[in-house]
Amino acid sequence: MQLDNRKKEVLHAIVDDYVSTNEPVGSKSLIERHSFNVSSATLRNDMAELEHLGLIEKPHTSAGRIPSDKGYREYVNSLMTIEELTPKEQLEIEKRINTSVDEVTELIKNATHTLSETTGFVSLAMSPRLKKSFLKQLKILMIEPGKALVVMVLSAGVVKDKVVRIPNFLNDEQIMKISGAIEKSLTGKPLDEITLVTVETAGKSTDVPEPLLKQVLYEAYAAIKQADELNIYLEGEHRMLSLPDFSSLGRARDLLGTLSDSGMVAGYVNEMENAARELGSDDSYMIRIGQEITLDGLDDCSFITATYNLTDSVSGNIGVIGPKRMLYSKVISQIDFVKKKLNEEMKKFT
Amino acid sequence: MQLDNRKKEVLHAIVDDYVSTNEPVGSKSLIERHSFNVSSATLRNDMAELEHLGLIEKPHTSAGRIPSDKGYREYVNSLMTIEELTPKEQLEIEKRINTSVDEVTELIKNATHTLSETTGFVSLAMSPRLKKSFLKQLKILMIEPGKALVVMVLSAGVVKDKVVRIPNFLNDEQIMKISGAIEKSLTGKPLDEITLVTVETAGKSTDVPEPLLKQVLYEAYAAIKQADELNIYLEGEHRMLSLPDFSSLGRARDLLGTLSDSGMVAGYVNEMENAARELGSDDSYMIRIGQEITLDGLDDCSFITATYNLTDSVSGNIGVIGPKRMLYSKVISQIDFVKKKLNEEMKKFT
DNA sequence: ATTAGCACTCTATCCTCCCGAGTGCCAACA
DNA sequence: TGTTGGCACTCGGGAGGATAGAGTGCTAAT
Repeated sequence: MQLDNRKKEVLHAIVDDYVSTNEPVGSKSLIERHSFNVSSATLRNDMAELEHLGLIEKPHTSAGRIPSDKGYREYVNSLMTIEELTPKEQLEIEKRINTSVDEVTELIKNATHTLSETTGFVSLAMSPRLKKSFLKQLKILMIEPGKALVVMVLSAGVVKDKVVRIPNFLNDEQIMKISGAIEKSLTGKPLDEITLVTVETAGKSTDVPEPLLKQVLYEAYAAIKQADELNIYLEGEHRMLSLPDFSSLGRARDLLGTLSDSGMVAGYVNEMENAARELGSDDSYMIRIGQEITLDGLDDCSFITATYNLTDSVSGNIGVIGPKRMLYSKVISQIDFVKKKLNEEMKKFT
Repeated sequence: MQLDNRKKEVLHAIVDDYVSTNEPVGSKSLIERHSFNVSSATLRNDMAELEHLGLIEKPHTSAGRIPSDKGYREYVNSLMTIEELTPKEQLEIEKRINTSVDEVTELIKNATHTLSETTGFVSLAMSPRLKKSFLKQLKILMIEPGKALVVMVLSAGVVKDKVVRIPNFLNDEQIMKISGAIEKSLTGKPLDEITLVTVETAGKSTDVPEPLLKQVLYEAYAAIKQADELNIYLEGEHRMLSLPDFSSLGRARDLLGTLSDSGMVAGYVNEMENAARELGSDDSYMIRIGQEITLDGLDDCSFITATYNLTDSVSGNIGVIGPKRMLYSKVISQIDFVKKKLNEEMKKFT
């Protein structure tokens, strides 16, 4: 994007003003609020140019300008400067996240909650992608005839379990044997390398009769597969209703309707993550603005996520969905700080 | 409430019409839609009477009448007749609930989801109240030095677990001893009879040194206490935005704001449950209308819940929050049917 | 390249007017 | 005593119209 300095400043100013006032900004008010050493007529020329480039647009002929998606994009990519949070703000976030919890999941939920409260927007987090973590323990406990609990401890310090159905006449001892065999041969294997065949091979060493054995192995396999399924935590949807950007009931309904399908949102976050990886992006955050988001009803939103790390190979995402008319520099630094604290806390679990 | 037959019919008709049209209903349109064999002037007299009794009210002088909370209450208590669902509707619900799941929790979530979809309102369920269930198994598994997993199997077929911190130098064998001792002496005890003292007494029989022992016992106790904590599942909040009753953004915001605090809603459901028990109510459902609900922002809502039973002594609630302008007879029978199916499915887990 | 000036545009707001559905009340009636 | 037709009155909501004000694009001068 070829923009001379003043045009950059004008775009910057338009975004800033529009974000803070929620009113289309005109050449005159631009002069009033900022110290451009030129006349409003000059700015009008610049603005016409910026409009021509598709960076700003007019809601209607005789109104001021508002940034277009492309304008926000330019702002985010090249114009804004991210400022650190004040010590006070940092403290506030630290206090909320540091509540002692026993499980990583709780920690992530905490962070999500904190993020929604500090930004005032919808926050979300994905559970850690556990495909690359490996099995440290696997135990099958008899619960009652026909029912057992598969407990798995993963390298990332995560514990998963699943109730499974097993043949009625299997006894404690047989289950222990199977459990031991699986654990022995799968310990240390990354989850994404464990297949049904791997599990069945592992079970062969036991003397449990074939058909019974097979069912248990299958259930154990299913439990392992379920362990790396992704969850999403969404919070603060109702906050969107307080924003002037969604004061039209129709927009608000579409937005919350889409957000209510958490599976769909999770899928989209995954897509973003994968796209970023393919591009080899080294940004510490990902951002999608307005129409760039392919989810229904999020045209007026921006979607910002960062990646947290539970271990070197196990990570997840945390971020917010807010109006695209947001204070990007602030929100990004909030997300970034929450992520940083989250990473620090996570070290305690691994 | 002393009402002659025609006045009852008038109130009935007003509620019906208002529910279906969302317009204040006047004497004239009442005559048109129903076969009262009297003139509109007569109905006007009746309506004045009903208003005097506080059963209906006018939004403003020259408008028709709408039912007051008291009017809905009278309608629900004495006027409406609950009709069975059609076989088709029943089938639809059965189909959705019958998806095979391995855990009671999943089943409850399913039912909640179904209820929100069939009613089009917010649905909710409380997790089973497990205070009266008893411990069938308790195992403590070492995860890694300093960390263990307490797994509990309860009489209601529910499995609960919790990661706890334990002293670093405790070894597998010691944990097994403690685990065995607790299990041996607490098996068969209802959760609400287990206290810290009970657990500590149980642990005394082991030869594990005092201070180490004590911490593990405390953590085990905490895990047991956490097992009977209540959860609430809320779903379909966004559906409220599609209802004309919440077309004012302010109302919608207040409503969703309150619903976002699920702990508060859970507390309220508990209150309702306790109140119903104290009254020895034998209704199969509980209902609160408008201002009867003490939660902020629910003035225009009705809250209907039924009680499901996991076992004789373990139960929970399931129900909906909808606009008070709802088809009560229909919604109640939907809840009732979902509850019935839920009870049937639950039998398979116990 | 910048600026002052000007005619033009469009929305948002406020007023006013008026329709119509609905009411309460009264007098007459069975 | 309960029911009815008639009538004057009320009030919200929608339609129409005028106006202010912020903003624009264009032109001609600097």
